[in-house]
Amino acid sequence: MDPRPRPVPDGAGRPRRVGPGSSVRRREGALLSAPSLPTRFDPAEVDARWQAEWARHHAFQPGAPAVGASPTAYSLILPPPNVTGILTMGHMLGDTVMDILARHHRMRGEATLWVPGLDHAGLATQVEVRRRLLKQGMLLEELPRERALAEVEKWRTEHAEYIGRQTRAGGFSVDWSRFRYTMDPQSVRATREIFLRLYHDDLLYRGERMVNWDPKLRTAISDLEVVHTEEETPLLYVRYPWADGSPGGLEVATVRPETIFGDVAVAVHPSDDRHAPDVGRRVRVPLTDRTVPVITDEAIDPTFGAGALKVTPRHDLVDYEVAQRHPELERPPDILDDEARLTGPWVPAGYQGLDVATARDRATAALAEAGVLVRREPYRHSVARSERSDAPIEPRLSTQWFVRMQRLAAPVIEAVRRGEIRLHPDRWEKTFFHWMEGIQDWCISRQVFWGHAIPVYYCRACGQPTVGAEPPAACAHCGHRELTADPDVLDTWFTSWLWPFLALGWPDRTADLDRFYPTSVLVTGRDIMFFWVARMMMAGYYFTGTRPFRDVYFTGMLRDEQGRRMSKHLGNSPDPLEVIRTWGADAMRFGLVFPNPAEEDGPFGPAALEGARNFLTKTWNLTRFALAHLPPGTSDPPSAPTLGPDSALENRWVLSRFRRSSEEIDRALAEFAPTRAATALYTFVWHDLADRYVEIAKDALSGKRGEPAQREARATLLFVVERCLRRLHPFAPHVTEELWHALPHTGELLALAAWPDPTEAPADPAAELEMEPVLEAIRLLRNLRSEEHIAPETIPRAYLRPSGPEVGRVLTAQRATIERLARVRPLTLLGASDAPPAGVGSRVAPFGECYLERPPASGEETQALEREREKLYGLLEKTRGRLADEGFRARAPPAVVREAEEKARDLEERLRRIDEHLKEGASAATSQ
RNA sequence: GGGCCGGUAGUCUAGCGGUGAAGAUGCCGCGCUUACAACGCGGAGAUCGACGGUUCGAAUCCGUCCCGGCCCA
Repeated sequence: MDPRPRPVPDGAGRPRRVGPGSSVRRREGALLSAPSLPTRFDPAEVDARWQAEWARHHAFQPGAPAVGASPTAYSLILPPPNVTGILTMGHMLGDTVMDILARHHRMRGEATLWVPGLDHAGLATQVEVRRRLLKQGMLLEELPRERALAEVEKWRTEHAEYIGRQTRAGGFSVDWSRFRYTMDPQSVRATREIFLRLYHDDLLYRGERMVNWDPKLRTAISDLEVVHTEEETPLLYVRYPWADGSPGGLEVATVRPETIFGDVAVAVHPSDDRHAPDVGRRVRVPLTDRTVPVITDEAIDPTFGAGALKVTPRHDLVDYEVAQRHPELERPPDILDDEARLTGPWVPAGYQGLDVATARDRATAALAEAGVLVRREPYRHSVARSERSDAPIEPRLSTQWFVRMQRLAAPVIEAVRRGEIRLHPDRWEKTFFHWMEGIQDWCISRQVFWGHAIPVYYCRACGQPTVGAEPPAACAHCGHRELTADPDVLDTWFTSWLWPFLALGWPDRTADLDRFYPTSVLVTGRDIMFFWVARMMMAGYYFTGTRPFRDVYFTGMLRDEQGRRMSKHLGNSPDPLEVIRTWGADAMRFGLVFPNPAEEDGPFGPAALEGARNFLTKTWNLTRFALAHLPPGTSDPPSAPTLGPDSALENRWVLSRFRRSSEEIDRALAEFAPTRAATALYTFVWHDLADRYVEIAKDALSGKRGEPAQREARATLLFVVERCLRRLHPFAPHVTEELWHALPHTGELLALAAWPDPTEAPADPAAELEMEPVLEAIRLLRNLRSEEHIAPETIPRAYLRPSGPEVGRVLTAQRATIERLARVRPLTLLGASDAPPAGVGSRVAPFGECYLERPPASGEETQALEREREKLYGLLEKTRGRLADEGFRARAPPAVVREAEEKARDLEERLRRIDEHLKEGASAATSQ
């Protein structure tokens, strides 16, 4: 049933890449007998092949067979990317984290479903289409509606196709058969139904309120689509003359002289003594014939400017609120049109049709000319701009549809407080609560043409709205039969906030909803915490009565090599397809979550990719090595070797290390720390398994220690490598799938194989403890070699003097290992009273001392010893200081005190020995 | 203006009361040692942002300040 691994074409179709340093001398596969894996892995071919295999097996549909199947469901929705653009590395980061979670849970036998989709992003996409048409000399607004829609549709098709290719290339385990689009018929139905429901529950209203108006796109946008930046604008001090003609006037500070035509009052703070006598008088608005009253309001900051504020209710939020509190004030007309040009009965002829900037200049000049411009000073303040068009936002009184948010927010705040939904990392809860507790109503109507139509119809007779999923036959208020559909469309997020249940089939009662809702986890960037995450929670609780997901994981923001945040805006994210083509999907994925934590802002670039690729190559070669040492006649999937008291130390050691790293990986994944899991894998595979275990076990593996030792070593190696491939699979699915198939296995896909149980490998603290002096001795002898410039082909004598009998036993037993790895021979164990031979370099370690035969006359070793003495002496001083402190002895836990005492004794002993060596060295040097 | 997060070797991060601060990358030296030069071995490199406090003990807790980043107004 298992098709033998396809022979991988060696460099087929691609010229072999040979680095400048390497040459044809390199012996490709000289060791390996069988037609086997090449020394490097070629992702281009491997990625595509396994993606096709997964698809062929329907591996990512939750119905697919899973090892150890359990009824537990695990589900997540892919945050549907905007058709506006193409995917960035930021998307890949989120997708990678999701895939790690999804594949991990799938391997654990849970019925796992990951639903992909696409978001129409109405306004944002319309802006892009408009821009493209403009380049072709066409104005979107001037096209017939049919034609305009066709242009948008064309855009959507192109981008959907490209985004699909990008997602597939990453190897993400989404279920494409459940793909969903925010404007498909199902979504249309759901969106209308939600609108109706909110309307009937009185959570939706149409009203005249201050909104953020984008004069370039000519639409209202929500608070969240506005970005505030610090900018310099001159602050003008303008004198409003007294209406009764008395000399002087009231000085008003403003950055917006052009809105003077919309003034209805001048306001001062009620407790401001400077202005108290003026309250109730009238002033004349400069450049006009109108007079307005001086009023008081708590909102006025008496320290700003001269303490008096001009009140322009239709064009400033604070002014609007002031006016609301003063019903006696005149209700002014709008002085700006949709494109922010001055207009209306209150605007003088000379200003009609001017844009804001021009009008501002002209008004400033006119004020100066009229002698009422007292002074101007530079002023830095925060200016609101549209996130989409970058146009300065006009606060504007306008009639729009709003969702009342407070009632929706309350249960969500409660739920997060109770821990019913958890945020990861949890520090984001603070930001989350801050926003939720001050939540504002949500403006959901947009004056654009692409999006979900607002299902409201206005009566031509009485003007009242009738709300309905379908166009009503008659007005619900007066029965009139002529109705006009609302020309606006809904904010895209008004569909997106339904996504967790919409994507599973809502409003129909589907099997998927029953089985997979609420979903398990949501992974997204925190930049849409409010736009989307918070609103999804509100929608979940309100419309389905339950949380939409249990956990939320926020990814960090990637930064480019110059440290700038990667963003669509800057265009500094590479195209993921390009990255995948250069490095392979697995290197991209691993590089995104390692070494920088996926949930923190951090750099992403060639350094991370190279590190990831190198690690995968290491894994590749490690597996090749294991393949060359398969236990004879194995065809079964490997199981944990049974070790006995006679088993080799390194076998016991590596299994124990594997056990610990497995536990750490499982813990990290459960705690939503994918990078910690990746780090544990990286460290174990590279350092413990490849660098230490394999090197130590080579003799046994090759049979030099006899058949039983070989059998045990090979079984151990195969077991550990195979389990590492399983554990690495969620992070690097293609290469692990390829390698796993080359090893003995049952089952058709690693993607559907079981996640290993850490307890398969026995924890063996004794083995880990015993291995320590062995590894340390190897390191110190190598260190001496390097220091003494001993040529690689030279095999000098070496001596170890263990600090005690137990260490002595271990070092004796492991003598051959130390000899081979440190390249020394013979290695002699000295007794406690044996003097070291002359002409050796030495090191003092916790386990004892080691000596290496050396060429004569070298000062470097002495230097190293002196450095060591310095360091140990400092430590000893510190430790003695602590021990001398009465408070420490009295209050620290006894175990800590005892530890310190032991340490002091140990340090004294080691320093004594170092001093001895230095003395010997000195006399040896002089005698030479 | 209000709030949040962070400041640890050249760079990026781990550690978040028990005391020789861990790793990745970069750097230096040696090496094609039969899995791997996309590699191996060894090494150097940090007064843990500053000051004050709590504690027997602080990178870790508290306060103030400085510097970055983000969010909200």
